[in-house]
Amino acid sequence: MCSVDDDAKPRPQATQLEVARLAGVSQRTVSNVVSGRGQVSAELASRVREAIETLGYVPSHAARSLRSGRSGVLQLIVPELDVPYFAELGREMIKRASERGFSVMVQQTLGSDQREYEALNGPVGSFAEGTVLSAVGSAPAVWPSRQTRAPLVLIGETRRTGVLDHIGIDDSAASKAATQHLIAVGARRVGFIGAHTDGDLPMAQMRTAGFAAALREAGLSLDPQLVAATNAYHRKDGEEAMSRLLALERPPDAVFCATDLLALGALRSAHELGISVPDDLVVMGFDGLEEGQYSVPTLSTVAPDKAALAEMCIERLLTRVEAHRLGSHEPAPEDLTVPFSLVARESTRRIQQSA
Amino acid sequence: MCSVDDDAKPRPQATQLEVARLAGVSQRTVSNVVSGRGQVSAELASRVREAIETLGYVPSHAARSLRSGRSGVLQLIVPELDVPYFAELGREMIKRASERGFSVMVQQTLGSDQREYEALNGPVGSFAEGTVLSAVGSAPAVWPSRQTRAPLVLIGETRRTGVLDHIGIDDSAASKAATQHLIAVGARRVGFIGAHTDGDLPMAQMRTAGFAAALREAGLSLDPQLVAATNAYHRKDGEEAMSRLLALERPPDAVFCATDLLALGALRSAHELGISVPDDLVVMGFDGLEEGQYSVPTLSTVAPDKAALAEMCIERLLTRVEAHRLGSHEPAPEDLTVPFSLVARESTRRIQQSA
DNA sequence: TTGTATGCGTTATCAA
DNA sequence: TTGATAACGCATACAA
Repeated sequence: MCSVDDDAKPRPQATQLEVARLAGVSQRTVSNVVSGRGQVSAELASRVREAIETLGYVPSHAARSLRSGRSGVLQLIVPELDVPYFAELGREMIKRASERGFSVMVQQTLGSDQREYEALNGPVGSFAEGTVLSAVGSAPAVWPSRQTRAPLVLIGETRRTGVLDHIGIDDSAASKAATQHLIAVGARRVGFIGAHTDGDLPMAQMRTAGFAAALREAGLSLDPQLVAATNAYHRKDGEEAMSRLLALERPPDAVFCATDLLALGALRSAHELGISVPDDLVVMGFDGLEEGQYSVPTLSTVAPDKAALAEMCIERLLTRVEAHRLGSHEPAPEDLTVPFSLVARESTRRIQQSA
Repeated sequence: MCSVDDDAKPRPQATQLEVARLAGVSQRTVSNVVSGRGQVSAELASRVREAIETLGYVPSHAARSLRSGRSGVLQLIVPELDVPYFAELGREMIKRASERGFSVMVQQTLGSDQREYEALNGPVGSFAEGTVLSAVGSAPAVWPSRQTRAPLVLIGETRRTGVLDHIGIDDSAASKAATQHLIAVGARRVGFIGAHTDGDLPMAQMRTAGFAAALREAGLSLDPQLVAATNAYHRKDGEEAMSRLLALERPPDAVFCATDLLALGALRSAHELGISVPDDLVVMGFDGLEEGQYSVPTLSTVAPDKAALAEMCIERLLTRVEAHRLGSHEPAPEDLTVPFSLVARESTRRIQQSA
């Protein structure tokens, strides 16, 4: 009658109370052993550990975080995870977070303001102890009643709000440096890929501005025909934009692309049209993707220090989380700048000046 | 005396009880309104909603999941998020999961068995209602006391366990098809990049096996010199391996790479050594990365249907989660196969047979 | 050093 | 329809 019911419903996770009973101690003691906080005699501790083992006890994350107010979870919100820039960033963020004992929920907005809003203000958003947001737009969705919520750090090319932490590189300066590099290698007719079709994408604005500034300072004219707008910032968009530029009566001798992905698409387009990079045309990207080290030709780029960015984000966020938690005074919002480097590769090898 | 203390500690999140008081109803009613479950008169409902609004109430995820046993969180464990294959997969998974009301925690093992174990068996692992694991090794770390835990779906080239769901493509068949394609375009001396240095990486074994089978069936010999082992599967590894193959006295006229990343590195290496792909050498990858559509030359590849894979994973996982939750009988573990397609691009344009 | 008791914010059972 | 009330599993103030 008493068969081994190996197919019984698995009993729900063991609790501290059950462990306590098995070990013949109070639940309090089990809690102490598990969290390693209070003092427990070696004797009892080992009995408890044994009971934990046999019962396969695992602490309930939900109960723990309800009780303690800490979830050990951070939230990372990005537009698209498969855009290499965000994937590389995600890697670093998760790595840093886990080093400090946090797990990371990754949310994808896919360009939707509503999804961004929900991720930020929904239950899981407040479950997270802090959020790193790579905002798409001008981030007005962020605003509502942010004060009372968990800490938030903005990254990327969001307009600075003055009331939220923001960490990123100096986009205008970086774009300017990139453009100056193009000019330095001999470009005279410099184009730009990645102005935004709809106008007010901060990232596009800042990069366009840096580009324009460099031309102005070099005394070069900015031919509006050479500024190609795109809807998005993927390889495909770069490819299309480049083919448009190369179809012009007077095509550019250099192109600065707002992202590496655009540049990679542009390289492909040039190749298909029989234009040699860098001999006929030099090309520069922005993002420092690993992919650009292996393209043919390899891609010159502006490389934000992503590791430093991730490090600073997590650092800043956790500082704020700690303050938030203790109820102590949180630091004033800051605008932190991450260094970038200009990486010159094959795609911008010096243009031979024709006599 | 009674100054506006706009710098007071933000009161901790409002609770249902506070909302109830403000609306002059019981907390139960608030709960009903929030969850949309029980019946509430329109009158009260709107009063409650107003109170929620003014108080900025957001449900406590922790309390909710403690009480209900549901967290609404899925876990995705991958080796490295910045490997495009996993990034693309991650994108699809998160998309599918969020369509079904779940958020996704992304864990990175960075190749460490221990991290894999911890993600799986730690508190956050059991907090998640289900896990999708792309295991690195033979996944023995997975095993301990898995029975009582949350549902788990294995993806990728793990050895089938017979007791866990596994979803993936038929790796051997896919590799065989790829190799056959190389032979079909005229290859006679076919090499392989991506055998694993340490031997027993299931993915490497299966792909090597498919490769070998194709050669055997075609009556071609497999020159062991042409099988290049790598430690990892990144562009760099492919580049190094290819340069070794090309340094051989009798280099291959075709190379099948175990991943697209290896292949992309290999393309780069060939370019640097002045070997033309596909004229001197045809190259085939595996993964169907978007990057391969833009490389020079574009990369032929075996493309698993990642969208279908993600869809099936989430589908299967949620079915199991539901069963697990209801305590009903869970379906028997299955081995589900996702279709793949062979994508022929420039890197395998037909080899001109020399007389 | 260990045990007892309370409450975190919900949901859900039971009455009203 | 709505209101009290009891868990969910854990951490901690307090007592022993």
